[in-house]
Amino acid sequence: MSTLDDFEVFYQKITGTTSRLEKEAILKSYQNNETVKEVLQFLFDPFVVTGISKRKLAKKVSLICEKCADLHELLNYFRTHNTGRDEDIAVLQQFTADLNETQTELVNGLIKKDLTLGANEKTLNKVFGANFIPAFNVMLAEKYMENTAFVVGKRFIITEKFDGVRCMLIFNEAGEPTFFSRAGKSFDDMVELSEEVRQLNPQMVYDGELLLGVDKPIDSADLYRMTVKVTNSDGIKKGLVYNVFDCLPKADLLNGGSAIPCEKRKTMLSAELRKVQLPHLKEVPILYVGEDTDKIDTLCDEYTNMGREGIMVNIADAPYECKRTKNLLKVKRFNAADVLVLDWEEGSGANQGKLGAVTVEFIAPDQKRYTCKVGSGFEKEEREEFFAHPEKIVGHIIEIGYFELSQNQNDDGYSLRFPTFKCLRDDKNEISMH
DNA sequence: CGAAGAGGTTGGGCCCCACGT
DNA sequence: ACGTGGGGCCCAACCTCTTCG
Repeated sequence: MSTLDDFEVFYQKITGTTSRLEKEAILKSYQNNETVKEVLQFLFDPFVVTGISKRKLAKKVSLICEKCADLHELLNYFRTHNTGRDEDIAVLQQFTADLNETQTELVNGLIKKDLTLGANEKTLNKVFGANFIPAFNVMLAEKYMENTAFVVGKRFIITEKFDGVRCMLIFNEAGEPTFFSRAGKSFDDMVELSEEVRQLNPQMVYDGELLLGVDKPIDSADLYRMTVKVTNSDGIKKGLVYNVFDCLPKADLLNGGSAIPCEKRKTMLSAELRKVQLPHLKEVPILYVGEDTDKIDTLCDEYTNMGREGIMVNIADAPYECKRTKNLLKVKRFNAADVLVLDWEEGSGANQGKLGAVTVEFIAPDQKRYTCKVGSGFEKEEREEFFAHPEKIVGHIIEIGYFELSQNQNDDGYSLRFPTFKCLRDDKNEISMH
């Protein structure tokens, strides 16, 4: 049986049930099948990229190229040829040329890396062992507005929420520092910070936010864009300030978290950072410690009005957990607007044959009209309804939520950051940004 | 029966790469 | 040499379904 046939059988089994426990049992039955496991590692390893997605797949190329003998060979080809050249597209199209429709879809899904099984990294690692798929998880916040009761009667710590790039600092055995993104990719050539952090305890790991250092106050949306520009580009990275808000022993992180209470971790962090006093290494200041929940609203307003993203609430006696948790809450204000729907488009994957997103028109501060897309916030029934009857949304006013107006460096107008659908507003007939 | 966990959609904006002019 | 479009990754928000407690 070929690798592909083998994988197809597996795929039919795993997608043949919606039960997660059954999926786990199916995976378990494949624990000695190295062929299928290798395909799964290709599919789910976030460090494997192929340079091929929907558009490239559809591109017409007519190149003579070598033909991969089997799926194993094809996957290995894309492990090293991953920049999306026409030649690489040809290799894929050549491979699927004599396959039936089902197998073609499977292979395309693998190379696009968007094949869904109803099971991914977490379930695979649960069954095959923690290191089967490399995973990197930092502590993430839930929304305060949906968990206000959780805080009542608890001691908590408030800090500012920085709108930058999340970064975890880890030292290897040799004491060399590496800076990791939230998804586990490394930020390389951080020349200034790499030097400064050598003053820190290499047995600890540090969690914080990178923000470009600036002389004068700057609009926070602009600062965010300037920061991402530096962190996401190749080459020497300078001018970044590491705003550290947490730390824990490296040994704890490797075990999935730290039982040391948040308040104690912050005290340790503060003591250490005050000792070293370095230009690009800053402690995130504590704004309040106590049980007064009124402080959450007043401080959030205060920081929002200063043009900042919002605030964070840490439960004081809570551990460091490598997952999204209510022990860390984010508080930020969203805006609402009534906007005009101009157009719509079909979704993909689970949303195939349903509404994917709508294009809406809104009014910017310059009183001109701009468009952006809104695709989050629709319920399944709404996606089905609007797909079947687009006239029920196109040409209508809808209410949306958004975080802020955004601009790009080409300055070609405005857009909206984090736009989400709220509801139809057939009681209105005008665009309004409230 | 509600909370938690896991999976899978969707957005803007930036950089890098490949390709066409 | 330069512009453009696609993919990948930074920021996410939010919905659906299953299992746990």
